[in-house]
Amino acid sequence: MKDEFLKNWDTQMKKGLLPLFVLHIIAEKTCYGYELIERLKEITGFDITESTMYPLLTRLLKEGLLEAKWVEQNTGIPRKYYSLTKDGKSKLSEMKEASRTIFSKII
Amino acid sequence: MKDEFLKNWDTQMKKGLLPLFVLHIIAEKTCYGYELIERLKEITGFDITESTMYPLLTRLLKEGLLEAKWVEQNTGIPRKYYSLTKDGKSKLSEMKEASRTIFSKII
DNA sequence: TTATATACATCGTATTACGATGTACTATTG
DNA sequence: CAATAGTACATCGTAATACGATGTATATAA
Repeated sequence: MKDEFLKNWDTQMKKGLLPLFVLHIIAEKTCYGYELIERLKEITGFDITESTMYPLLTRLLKEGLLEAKWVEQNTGIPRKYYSLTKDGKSKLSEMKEASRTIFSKII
Repeated sequence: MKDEFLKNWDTQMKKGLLPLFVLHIIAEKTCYGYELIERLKEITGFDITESTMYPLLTRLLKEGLLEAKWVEQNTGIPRKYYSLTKDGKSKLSEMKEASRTIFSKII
């Protein structure tokens, strides 16, 4: 028996939190998409699929907050590694600051 | 010169935060819609319009987290006052707890 | 009279998470 | 050897929701 309201609320929360967490994780260490899905799960508990992560990364790339480069593997499929641009770092700071401010109102 | 990315991020953050803040404010004191818009602005800085607030209140009503009653005024238009149901109080607690947990990961 | 504030409400649009689905390579296991 | 699961990328259609625009009605101030 799932609670439909809270389930939906979680989904809506992610719309704001995902970009923040993804930038935060990449800021610590350059990552590729599939890895990000796992690290995000580990760190935040968010269980998102590829159909959420890849469009998000593409968006952040287009916005100029991320840059990517393909890295061939000795074996297996090449990986697309993402890192923060200068603008990405600056935006991440602003987002964290805004989050701190907002959450101090209620928590 | 507005930053389109941060402006859009704010909007997406609201999709999760608004229900939380609205329930939080109503929990402190029974409120009507127009009043909520002002109190929300005061407390959180969120500048939302009627086209955001009224559908949100209708939703929370339908979900059973809020209940409402019309109150006639000596002068002017009647006000629809909202208060938390038992389920609303319980959901609000869960949402605050979830928020604390999530934000502790990053802030 | 006109404008502004109060107080309710709805409609169409844009954004975005998610389920479903697809492609391709590697490793395991029966 | 064949089948399954895991890694790694990607796209499409749908549903949820903030927001601009707009509408109705009353009260007050310029």
